[in-house]
Amino acid sequence: MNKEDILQTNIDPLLTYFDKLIPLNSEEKKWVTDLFKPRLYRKRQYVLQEGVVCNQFNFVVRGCLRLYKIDDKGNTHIIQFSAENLWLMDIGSFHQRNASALNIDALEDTMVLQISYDNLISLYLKSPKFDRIFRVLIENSFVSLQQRLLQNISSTAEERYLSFLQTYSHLHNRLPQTQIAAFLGVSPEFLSRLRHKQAKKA
Amino acid sequence: MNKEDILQTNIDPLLTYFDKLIPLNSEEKKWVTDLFKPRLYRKRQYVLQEGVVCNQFNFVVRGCLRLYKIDDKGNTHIIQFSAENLWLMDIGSFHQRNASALNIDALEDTMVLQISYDNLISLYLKSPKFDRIFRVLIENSFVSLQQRLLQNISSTAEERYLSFLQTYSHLHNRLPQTQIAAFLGVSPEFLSRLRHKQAKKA
DNA sequence: ACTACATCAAGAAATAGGGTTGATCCAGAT
DNA sequence: ATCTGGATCAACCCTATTTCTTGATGTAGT
Repeated sequence: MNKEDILQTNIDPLLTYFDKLIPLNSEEKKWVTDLFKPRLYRKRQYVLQEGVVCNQFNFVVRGCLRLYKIDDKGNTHIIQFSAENLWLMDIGSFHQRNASALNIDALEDTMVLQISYDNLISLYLKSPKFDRIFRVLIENSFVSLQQRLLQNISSTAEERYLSFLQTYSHLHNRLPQTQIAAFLGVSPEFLSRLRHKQAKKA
Repeated sequence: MNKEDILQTNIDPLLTYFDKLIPLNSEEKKWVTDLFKPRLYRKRQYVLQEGVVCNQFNFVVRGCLRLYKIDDKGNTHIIQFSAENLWLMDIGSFHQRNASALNIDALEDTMVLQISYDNLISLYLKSPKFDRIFRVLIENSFVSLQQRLLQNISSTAEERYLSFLQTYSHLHNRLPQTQIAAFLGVSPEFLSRLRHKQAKKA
């Protein structure tokens, strides 16, 4: 994909996404078009850095972001990946307006459509339909998160890996295994050995 | 140079730079130390993106930045490189507070000391010495720019390349030729051929 | 003592970035 | 009309970086 393509990104994927949840009229579409701004993040670029307030609600049009925490020992723990048509932000920091303890950065060159806190509030004021849309959207994310938590507390690394393969089969071929390891919560070496074991089985 | 080293950068190069223009007293040095913030940009990371207001005046401590415009056809035209002890910003956007049409990004991992618009204004108010320093600094940049323009309108690509070699001999071994080509305004292939020709001559 | 992991070091393999070359084309100057 | 100063496209090569694997060794909990 060349730079032109990535810069020409329009708002369509987002409108389509909303339309699938709740159909929008043309006025509402115009508001969305005006208030969401496209932005390109390059691979490794920070979208949100620990210590600052998360001020943007991000919709990924193309590419892939990760939300993660760096612990005291310097290890990275990935909370969430977001690729095409998914959302990503630190929702706590965003709504409580306090400094985030999390980081977001780009694993690939990534085009997002982002809306600022103030503009999102103004969107809610324009029509309650957006309250509903964003409620549903957050509910969906919540469900995924809950499943992931359940996986994590109840499964061995191997089981978590197999589950990841099912749930994120599209990302599996796309992300470096170091990132998948940081998502599963194992060392890259151990993931490599799990894969080796799986390959022998098949 | 590893990440730790680059993060330990202190304010000295900037104070030295100012001192050479106009000696600063210790109070003034303290202001500078307080108002300029170090920041690391990783290779390929944006420092300024088209469409946003340039809000930082950047002094490069280590690394190299480029200021460039992407035209309608998607071609990149490099206006300026800035390596150690040079400044870079979109000065029009910075002072008029309007959206920039230009981009700045890092060609190497780059440590800058940057001062925000508001803080620069407050620095000017603290002492007129800073007005003078920044006047001189801009004048110097202006002269370079004028020379470059003159080169551009009056010379063939080969002449521009030779002139680049003289003026930026330190950057010549450091930057990819694609970047030099974008600076000279020729295709990378053509630059490659120019170099081939030069090599045969010598 | 066995399982389920971590850590460190060394290499191998894969990919991306950068450079060169040939072929072909085109616009303006002569 | 053709020569010069370029552009564009495709193919290929080289090298550096990133990613993956493997072996050796260690450790906490059952």
